[in-house]
Amino acid sequence: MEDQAALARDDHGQIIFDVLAQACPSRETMEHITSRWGILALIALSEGTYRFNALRRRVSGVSEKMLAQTLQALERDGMVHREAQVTIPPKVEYSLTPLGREAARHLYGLIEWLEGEMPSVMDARAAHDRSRAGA
Amino acid sequence: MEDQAALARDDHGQIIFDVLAQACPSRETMEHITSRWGILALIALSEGTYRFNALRRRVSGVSEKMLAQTLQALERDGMVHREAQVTIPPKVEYSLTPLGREAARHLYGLIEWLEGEMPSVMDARAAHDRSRAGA
DNA sequence: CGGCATCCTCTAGGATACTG
DNA sequence: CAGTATCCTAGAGGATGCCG
Repeated sequence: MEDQAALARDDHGQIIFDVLAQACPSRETMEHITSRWGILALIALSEGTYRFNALRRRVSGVSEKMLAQTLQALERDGMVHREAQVTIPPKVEYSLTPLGREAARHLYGLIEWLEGEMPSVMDARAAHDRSRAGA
Repeated sequence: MEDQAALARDDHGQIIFDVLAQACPSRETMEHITSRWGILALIALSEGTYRFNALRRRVSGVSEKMLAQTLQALERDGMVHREAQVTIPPKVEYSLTPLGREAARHLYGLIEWLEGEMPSVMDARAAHDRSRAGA
């Protein structure tokens, strides 16, 4: 297994080792963008600018609290831009920063691939469940 | 906002809409592979075959329970191949299926990009915290 | 409208002990 | 070694109410 670790470093560089170590600072950001609502917020915002409640309607199933929380984390990480007009009623617009657009692009590729492979996934599940039932 | 949704569909096709809807069957698989331990297990296994405890040591911080649970979900989704020898002591080897290798490749791209952008993220955080403190 | 704050629930996830 | 089963806690996440 030492060989495998060494091989991995040769193939891919240092990155793999970093991520698998727990003190890695990127784990936190990674979890922000790959969290349940983080992914969906980024994908939704890749469509364009949204106001808070419009975004909430777009990302179906998200609660007010979780959306606010998610957006704050993404804003702090520099993925989301928040533009607030202090009027009555208030108007707050959310959009992606260049960094956020890159993140969304990566996530988009993953989703697109997965959607295409879902038939394979469903087949694998059926086969798996069948062999379990048969045993 | 209707225009934005329509625009998104034109640009990217049906996929965005599917994912943002909650009944979407791919959300579940998506969460398996982008979950905290799902990502790390896939990345680790992209290095090669691992036995259970070796994998657990490789993915630092994962508990026995969560690793077993994660691997079962990924196996059922057809991402991970499990090869068990019924000997004493038992020997179980885990590796990626072609599907799993593709998933790992996408995740790897995301991680690699994020690692490279971490300085920007840290800067954004510092700026954000500073403006909050100043206000 | 866009939020905090509060309360409550439920599950992800860790620790421990046991089994084949 | 590779799990399963049990117990328990911490945090995710929803519902509600209030404020600028």
